[in-house]
Amino acid sequence: MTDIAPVTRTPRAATLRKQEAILAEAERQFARFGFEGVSLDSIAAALDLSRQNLLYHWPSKEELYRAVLDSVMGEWMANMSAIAEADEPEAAIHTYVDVKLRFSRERPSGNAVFTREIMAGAPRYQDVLKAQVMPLLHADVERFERWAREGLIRHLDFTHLMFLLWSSTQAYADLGAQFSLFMGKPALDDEDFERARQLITGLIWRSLEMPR
Amino acid sequence: MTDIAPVTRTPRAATLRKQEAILAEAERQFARFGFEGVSLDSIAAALDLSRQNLLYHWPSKEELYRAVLDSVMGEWMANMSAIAEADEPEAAIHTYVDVKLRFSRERPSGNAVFTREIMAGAPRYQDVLKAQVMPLLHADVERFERWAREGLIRHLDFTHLMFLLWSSTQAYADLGAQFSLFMGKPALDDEDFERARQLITGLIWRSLEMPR
Amino acid sequence: MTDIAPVTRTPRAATLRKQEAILAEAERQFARFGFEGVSLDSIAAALDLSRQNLLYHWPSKEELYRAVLDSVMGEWMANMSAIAEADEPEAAIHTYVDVKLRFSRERPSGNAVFTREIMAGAPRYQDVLKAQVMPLLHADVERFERWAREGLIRHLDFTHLMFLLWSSTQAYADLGAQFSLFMGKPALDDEDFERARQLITGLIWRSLEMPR
Amino acid sequence: MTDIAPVTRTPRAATLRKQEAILAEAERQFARFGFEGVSLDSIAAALDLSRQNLLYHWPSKEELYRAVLDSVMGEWMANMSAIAEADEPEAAIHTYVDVKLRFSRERPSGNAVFTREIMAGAPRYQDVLKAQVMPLLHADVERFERWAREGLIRHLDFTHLMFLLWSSTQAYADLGAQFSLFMGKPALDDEDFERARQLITGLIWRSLEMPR
DNA sequence: GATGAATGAGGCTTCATTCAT
DNA sequence: CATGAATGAAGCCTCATTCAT
Repeated sequence: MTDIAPVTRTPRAATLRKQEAILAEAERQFARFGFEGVSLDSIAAALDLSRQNLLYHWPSKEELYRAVLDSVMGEWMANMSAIAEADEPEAAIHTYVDVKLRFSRERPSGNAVFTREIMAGAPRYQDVLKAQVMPLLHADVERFERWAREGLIRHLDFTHLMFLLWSSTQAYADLGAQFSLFMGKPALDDEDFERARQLITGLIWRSLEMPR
Repeated sequence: MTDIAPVTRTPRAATLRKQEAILAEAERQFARFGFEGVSLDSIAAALDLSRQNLLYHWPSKEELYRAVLDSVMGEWMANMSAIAEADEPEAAIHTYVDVKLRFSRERPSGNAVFTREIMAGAPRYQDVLKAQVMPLLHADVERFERWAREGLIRHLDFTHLMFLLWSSTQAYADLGAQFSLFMGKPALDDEDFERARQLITGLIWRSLEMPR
Repeated sequence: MTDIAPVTRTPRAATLRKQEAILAEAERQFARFGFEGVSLDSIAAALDLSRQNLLYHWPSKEELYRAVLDSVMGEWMANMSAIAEADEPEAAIHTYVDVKLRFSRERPSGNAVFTREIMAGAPRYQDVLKAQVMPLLHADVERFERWAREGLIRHLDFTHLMFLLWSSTQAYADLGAQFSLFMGKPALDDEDFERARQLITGLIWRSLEMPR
Repeated sequence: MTDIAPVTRTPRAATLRKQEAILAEAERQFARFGFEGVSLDSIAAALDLSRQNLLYHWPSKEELYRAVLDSVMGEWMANMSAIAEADEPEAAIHTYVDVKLRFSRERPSGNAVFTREIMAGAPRYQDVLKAQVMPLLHADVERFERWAREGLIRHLDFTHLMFLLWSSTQAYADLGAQFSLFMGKPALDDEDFERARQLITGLIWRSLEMPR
């Protein structure tokens, strides 16, 4: 049996594919060099497009940048919703670390764009951050506190635990290049992520679990 | 009777003070906006200097940038040497977290300039990073491994432990603005850092200490 | 029984109406911002059309611009011919002022496009101006001079009289916005034009009429 | 006796002369083509300067444009103050026409820049127009009305008389090129202005003077 | 008729740097 | 030491126009 390929691709489809390619390249570059460090020319050149062609698809550099963040945000929120469903602390920690590390592994650039934006004081994405990310984090802290009150886990400073959880997992995206350099590898591999997962989960859970 | 002139400061001294002011402002701005996001004009304006005056003290923007990193690096190495002296694991962890967090508290901008440089793949400071920071880190990992072999601590993946230690502490510099926003404060205060210290130290030590 | 379809308009008619709408909007914008100050986009946007659609009807921006001038010119010449028929000086002055002011009132934008073109040295309409407008003006001056020779009016410098007649009447189109601002009104109304008519006609005729 | 030329010109002086040259050229071009119709490049090229050198002296195109208007305004206000001193109607009319025409003759470009700005709805000079020009005009109308009440002149609609006075005199600047074309001359000369002066003054005064 | 896509040209502005004083 | 003047390079963006559908 053979695949029946669609005979003709509508122009739409080609355009969509192109826009995704642009978003991907933009994400890669913004991740490394930040908003100001990237020129539309360098994105266009990497894709063999003209600079104006980029601006045909987005009205401005800033719009393109926000589109990148929107795209990252979209995938991010989809993943994070999985966490909210965990209804038991140990599973929650595992899921959390797992999801965050997987995101770092699969979309390191997306992660880094976010980190850079936040480091700059979120001059271009404040609104979304406040409206979408912060509430989620607050809910997480709440949940841990409830579990602590219910005696399911020991009481820690869950706010700072969250900070640690976030920063330590996303470092594998943002600082991945230097981590691998440090380990003398060309890039982080599955094993590294697995070790990171075990270490972080282990560390946290050992401090959270109730003494028997 | 003669006027008692105020002890005149040699031009040298005034110049030095000025250069320090420039370095400080440059550090602040590079931290937020990255190398490309900062213009010499904006640094000069913040100090009420002329753009050319800046370039009188450093031959180019890149030199100024490296001078900032050098200055951060200097203080950093001074602090870190204290750690190397700790000859006992629990003290080492405490000192490590302590020193790193204090640095995050006292020189958040310096920290952030570093993080940005590393995220970009260290295009302007690779040499120093490789020659000075990496060896230090390797030595640290070595030390923990020795302690583990000597049965003083449990065996963990010390490389990744280092990653966690670094990322979780320096987040209080790089992401401080968003952390405080999350907690509804204008800025991080002593108490926040104390809590962070306790949480991180506690977490790590509980996983490291040998079961009695 | 069959559906009684609404009398379908031929494509022609719809097209014509559209072209007129385009011309009208172009006239309005060229009047305020001049040839270079207007983009095809801004005209298209005001009409809820695509930029390319405009260029479907005219081959280029300049052609559209000339079409606007042609349209203005057409109406203009139609009006002006009425004047030529006046065969008596007092009626001529009245008609002249009347027609010019009515044009300023009814098609202020058209007037302004002309003025702008002339102020720029008529780079895009020189040919028509020389071939059509100038001869008409010359004829007018001629006519007044004939009447003066015939003793029907006093002798003035009719060339400059024409300049005054033109400039003072068309100011009510070109500078209308500032005139109404000066008078504290949202726009010039019928009364203003009536007063202008009386003043200008009065002024001129008082100087032209023979002493009894 | 010989002129003692200053031995060295301070850089200041050269700079000032240069800025004046820029202003003059900008005025000339803005007069013909309007704000949008002029590029900094074309101004710079006419003066054999680089585009960036222009922007060294003014921070932006708009600032340069406003500087032109400021300069025109300055000379204008200086001239107009002479008028306010006339304390007798006939002299006032003479002075008014005289001053306005002289301005049209001596600074036609400056005049035209103003006219263009006004035709566009004064998007870049509204504030100054409202604050400085309008009050002056109102005062003039007031004065004529007082003279009429005092029986020194006949009563006309002085607002519209002002409109006529302004538009008819400044036409010799704005439309000068076409006027001379109409008369078959390369340019307007002294005689033309003299004739204009006599016609306009004559026309107005004949309608204003009291019957004996 | 109409529109999505693309592009070359040109415009304004920022910026690092140089030079002369 | 410091600054006024100048400039080349590069960046973002607008715009008219073309092409294919």
